[in-house]
Amino acid sequence: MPVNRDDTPPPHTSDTRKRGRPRDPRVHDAILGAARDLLHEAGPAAVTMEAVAQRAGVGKPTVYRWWPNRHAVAMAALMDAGPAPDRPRSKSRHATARRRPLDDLERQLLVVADTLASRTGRHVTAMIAAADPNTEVAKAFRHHFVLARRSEGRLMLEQAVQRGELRADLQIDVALDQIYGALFFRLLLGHAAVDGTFVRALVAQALAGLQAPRD
Amino acid sequence: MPVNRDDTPPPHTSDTRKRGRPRDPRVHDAILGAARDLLHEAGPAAVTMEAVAQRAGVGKPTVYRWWPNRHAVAMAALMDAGPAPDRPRSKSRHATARRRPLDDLERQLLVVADTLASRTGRHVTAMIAAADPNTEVAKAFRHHFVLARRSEGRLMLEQAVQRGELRADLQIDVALDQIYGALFFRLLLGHAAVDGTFVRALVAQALAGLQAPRD
Amino acid sequence: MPVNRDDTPPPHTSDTRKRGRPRDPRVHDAILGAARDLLHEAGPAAVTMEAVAQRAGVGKPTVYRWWPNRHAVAMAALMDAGPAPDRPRSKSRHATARRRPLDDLERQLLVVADTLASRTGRHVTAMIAAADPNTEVAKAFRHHFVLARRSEGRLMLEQAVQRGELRADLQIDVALDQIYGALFFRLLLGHAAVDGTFVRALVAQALAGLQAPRD
Amino acid sequence: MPVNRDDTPPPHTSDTRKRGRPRDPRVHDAILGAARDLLHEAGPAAVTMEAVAQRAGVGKPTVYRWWPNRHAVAMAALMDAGPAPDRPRSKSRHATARRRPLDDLERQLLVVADTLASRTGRHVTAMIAAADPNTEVAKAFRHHFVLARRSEGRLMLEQAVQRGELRADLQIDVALDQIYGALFFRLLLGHAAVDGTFVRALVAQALAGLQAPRD
DNA sequence: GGATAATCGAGACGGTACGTCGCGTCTTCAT
DNA sequence: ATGAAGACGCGACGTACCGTCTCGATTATCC
Repeated sequence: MPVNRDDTPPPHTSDTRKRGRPRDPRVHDAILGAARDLLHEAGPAAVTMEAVAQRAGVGKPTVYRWWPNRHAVAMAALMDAGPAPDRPRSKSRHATARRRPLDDLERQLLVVADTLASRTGRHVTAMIAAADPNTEVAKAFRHHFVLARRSEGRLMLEQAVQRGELRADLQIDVALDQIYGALFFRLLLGHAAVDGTFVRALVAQALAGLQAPRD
Repeated sequence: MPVNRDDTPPPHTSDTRKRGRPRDPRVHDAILGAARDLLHEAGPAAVTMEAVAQRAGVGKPTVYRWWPNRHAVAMAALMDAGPAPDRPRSKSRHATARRRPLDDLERQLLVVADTLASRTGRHVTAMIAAADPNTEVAKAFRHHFVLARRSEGRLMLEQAVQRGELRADLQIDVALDQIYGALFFRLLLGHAAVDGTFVRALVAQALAGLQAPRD
Repeated sequence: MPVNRDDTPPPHTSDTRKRGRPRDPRVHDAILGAARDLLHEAGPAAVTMEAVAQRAGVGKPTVYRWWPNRHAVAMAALMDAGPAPDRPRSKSRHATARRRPLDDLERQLLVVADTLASRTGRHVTAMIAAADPNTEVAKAFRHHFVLARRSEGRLMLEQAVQRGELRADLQIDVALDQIYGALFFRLLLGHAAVDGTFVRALVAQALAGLQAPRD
Repeated sequence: MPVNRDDTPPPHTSDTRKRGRPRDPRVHDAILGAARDLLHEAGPAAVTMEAVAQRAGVGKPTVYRWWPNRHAVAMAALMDAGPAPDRPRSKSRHATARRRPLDDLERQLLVVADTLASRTGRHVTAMIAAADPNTEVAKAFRHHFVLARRSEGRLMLEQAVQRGELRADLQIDVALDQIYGALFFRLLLGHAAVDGTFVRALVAQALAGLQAPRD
């Protein structure tokens, strides 16, 4: 399930095209496959260029031709592997008497939590935190795994505001960070579980606010 | 401003105590000093055992005698360097007409945000992510820089609940992650600023809740 | 004056041959050259992998790629440096009224003695003693510097026996050790000089025997 | 069976004598014992100061107080262990019809060969060849294990000359090296066995000479 | 009998070298 | 032109011993 084969690394593919041996597409896959395997067999530290190349049955320079360094390969492998939490096609949108606000957001969060709580999830957060934040790959990676989800969330919040379910003066960016940040925080610090119970409590409490009701 | 010299690295302190040449405290300081310097001159990647040893004017094995690897040294250096956001002694604020609930929490968060937004802050998060999370040093580090602040926050929340400012059925752990997590999230993803405005909006919105008022 | 470039280090020459970048012969030479220099500037103890690598302008791993340890490098350097006492081509001495038996052996011994009495000679014996005697390199080394000479000697003795100059029931191996051993013994124990006088006396006395003539 | 406890290391024992704690004789023995054990458990390379000290239950400085380095300790251990080939008390000297000349020398050589052919023997030769030849310890060691035997041999040769068994113009030093050197040579190079057969052939052939009898 | 002094166990310390791993570049041959 | 193979310079890793040092604890003799 490769995500975007064409734009991933378009380095020299510029103009002339078609001279000499055409590149072998299987090479690309073999490399990412090897990286992926190494990743969840022994963690991000094991994704060395040397190991990847050998495992993929590929020369080191070939790997370097397409990715600039180990981080890039690992990230590409992760992004290639699964297209992030599968976008929750909110089918329940149809007609039901709407239960709670942000019902859809909660559903998305459950999926995200599930993904991130896996072994792969640990790797994702670790790599986000460890990589040089200014790299293109890093940006793409962050966007792919987190900010894209957050953008979907923004949409949901905006709609909910329009529906009058959320307060009109809502600071959406802050709200999003309240919610998605809580997930990440637990994941990174590891001080508590990231599960369904937590997600539901999180949404509920964010909605209701901490403050005591004024009765 | 060393924090707690006694418990920093209690490595082989087993039983007999006081046999052989006592360790030279200047060595300890020189090592951490060198690590600290390297850290904010060139980032965590520059905290090499070799560089640390040379800069501290110390043999490599001496460094290894007290810390198991580069991560541990870097973490110790950071922990030793600054005592984390100085605990805001908010007790003197007693009698004034109390303004908003969680006023004290907000003040603490401002300090934390300030610390973490600095260059050092980036290092802290990067190191949390990079180190093996199950190590003792890593646990100590996480606790020192994050969880300790979170614990202080828990105290404030509990008091606020008792004062009736916050709802009685509050899920404190969730609330804490909502707030501290948001800070970390921005820091890690870098999609928006971590400043006073953000902190104030965060506390306010967490308190009030996202939901539209019912009236 | 490299002796035999081909067989010097035949390490992984297994099967496929000729894949990948061929090794740079200059590297090989630079390493042995550096080792040789270090050797007779400061003795065998100075032939450190680190020093060799640095002096050769080469990475340490490159040295290890071709030789397993410091002994091997030093030995290779020595073997590469001088082709051992140049084999005395004694064939041209054919028709002259032959003087004494073992005249040719004596000539060879003089050269050997000369070589071994030099600084290099001390190194040779020291290295023979220091290296693990079962290693391939060690065997090659011993053969190159000592046993090869002894083999040449064996040839001479056999011919002398055939010419009737030496007793027919001669135990050649014992005889060889009597002679070459005496050289080495002096070299190793250092209790007396290893010079021309000694060599001549040695050959003469071995020939004549210690026993008082019977007549 | 310690050899010479008193003169082994008389370092500061100069004048004042007897102030402070007297040295513990058991320490001395423990150190040499440990060294000896290490030596024939794992060879000379295993006789490190650290290992010796620990095994002897002794502080490193204590070892250094009495011996300057690892070589010295190893040699001392070896010399302390056995007093070299027990001097063959030539009891057969009495009245028997004298068999062969150098009968007594042969007997001594058999003992020497036996000793040196053992594992310990290998160590002895290796250490002789490896040690810095100019050191006092090295000289003592060489003398103890080899030159002392050679001196005994000289005595026998001189007596044999006087008895008219050996030629009057014998170059005794050369003769000695012919014989003892052959032993050492085999030991060091390892190209042939050092056993009784060899020793007997050696003595016989040295006596008779290589030369064909003039009929 | 208390001062003095050397010995001893322990182990910290500055070093040097070890042998290994991975990086990212380069060179060669085969396709 | 691509790709597999792998040599290469480099830098850091973590370990083993070196030989020196500084401790506290003994264990004697000397005053």
